[in-house]
Amino acid sequence: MSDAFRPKSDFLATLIERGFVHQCSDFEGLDEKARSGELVAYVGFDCTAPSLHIGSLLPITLLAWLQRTGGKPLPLLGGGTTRVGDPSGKDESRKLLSIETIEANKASIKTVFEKFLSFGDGKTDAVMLDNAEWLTKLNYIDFLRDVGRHFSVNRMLSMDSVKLRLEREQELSFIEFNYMCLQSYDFVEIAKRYGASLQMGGSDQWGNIVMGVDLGRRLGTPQLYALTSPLLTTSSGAKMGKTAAGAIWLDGSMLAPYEYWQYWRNSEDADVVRFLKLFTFLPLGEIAKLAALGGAEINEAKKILATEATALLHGREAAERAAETARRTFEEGALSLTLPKVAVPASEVVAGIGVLTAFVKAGLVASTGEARRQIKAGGLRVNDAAVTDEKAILGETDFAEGVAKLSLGKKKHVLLEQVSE
RNA sequence: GGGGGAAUGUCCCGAGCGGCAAAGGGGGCGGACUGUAAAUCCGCUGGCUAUGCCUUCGUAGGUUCGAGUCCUACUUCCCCCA
Repeated sequence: MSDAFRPKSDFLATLIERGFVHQCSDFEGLDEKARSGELVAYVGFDCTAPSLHIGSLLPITLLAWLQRTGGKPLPLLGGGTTRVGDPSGKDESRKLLSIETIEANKASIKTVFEKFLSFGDGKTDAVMLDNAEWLTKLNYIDFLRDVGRHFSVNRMLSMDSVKLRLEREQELSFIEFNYMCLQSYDFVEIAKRYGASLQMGGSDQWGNIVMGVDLGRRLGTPQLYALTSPLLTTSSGAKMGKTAAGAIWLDGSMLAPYEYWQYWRNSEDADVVRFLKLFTFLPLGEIAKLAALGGAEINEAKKILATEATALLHGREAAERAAETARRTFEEGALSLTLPKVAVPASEVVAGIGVLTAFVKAGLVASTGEARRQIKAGGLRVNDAAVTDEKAILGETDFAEGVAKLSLGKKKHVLLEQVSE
């Protein structure tokens, strides 16, 4: 990033201050555009899974800031491009998904954006796009004549995403190679249809985005811009959004708000300030105060991070509830009935459930074998009492108030809830 | 078209004289220490109705008391020659 550059627009000033910017094709030009109040920008999202995960949060937040600073955000679902597969940053070819799967994913992903953006017909209202709309209608010959002639294979071969695969002598199929052409074409198409002049994305998208900027110039669109956010890792270098339990999904039905809250609560010390700037809308002044906290006090900042981040995604109420559940569970050591629950028929309780099975049912362990191992390691507890006998049976006495609290380690708790069938 | 390699525990990388549930990492999980942190140390890291049984080493056959290991065919990937 250029040191001499002083942003005059709220949009760029905010993004830079908060650490969202990795690269930009033209800071001055984009700044000017943003100041004019006519900035329309889009970010593309893959539809490879039924929910986006934390990795997509940064680009979503970019769109949200754009809207808050007077721009018009266009989230784009890659209904068309997902059928092709992006090679960027991947070592191996991605499996092709069926069209039905993509459509289903698309429907389920859409809902996330409504949490962060306000949609409508107004000037700064967000509009949801889907590139299937124009990509699937493309005619191959026309595309080659009109667009294909502007792509230099020499240049594409020199792009990092391609070069890497070639250097490692890994397969790069023709359709993956075409992905970037389609993405470039998207940019131009969206510029024409919706007046977008900026495409944002993660730093791995830089090459693809800049190619779109170029294509726009050749096809005579107004000046286009590229802006990328840094690839996020935790301070210890781990990629964000992956845990053993799986990805940190944004969809509440795939990851409960309480678990989402916990994810942020467990951030490393060194990440807290950075995350507050990126994943909450708290004013920088307030974040600075939290940054001053040292030692164990930083836990307060983590709670605020967790609650604010959760509130953005799942709503204030759910966030407060998660915070309260955590407070009761961790700080009071009390049984909180709002922990994640798994239902068990009363008849099974009366008959007695083996501990091993119970933990598998609760989803805390993957198999009875793992349950056995965890018992040996001292990692399982029922109602806060360590499980020592793998043959133990949970019966009615363990279900005080109809629930039994099962814990794995110190942080993961699930309630088995007795229900009459 | 010809010749030569390679595919290992469904997270990844990677050893593996014919007796192998298979070395070693990384990652992950649990324990100790802490602050629901990091670092460090320790343990675990196929499944099950479990002193036993079942399923794993690209796919399918074969040799053998016994195959990840040997043979054959096939699939995929890589290298060299054309």
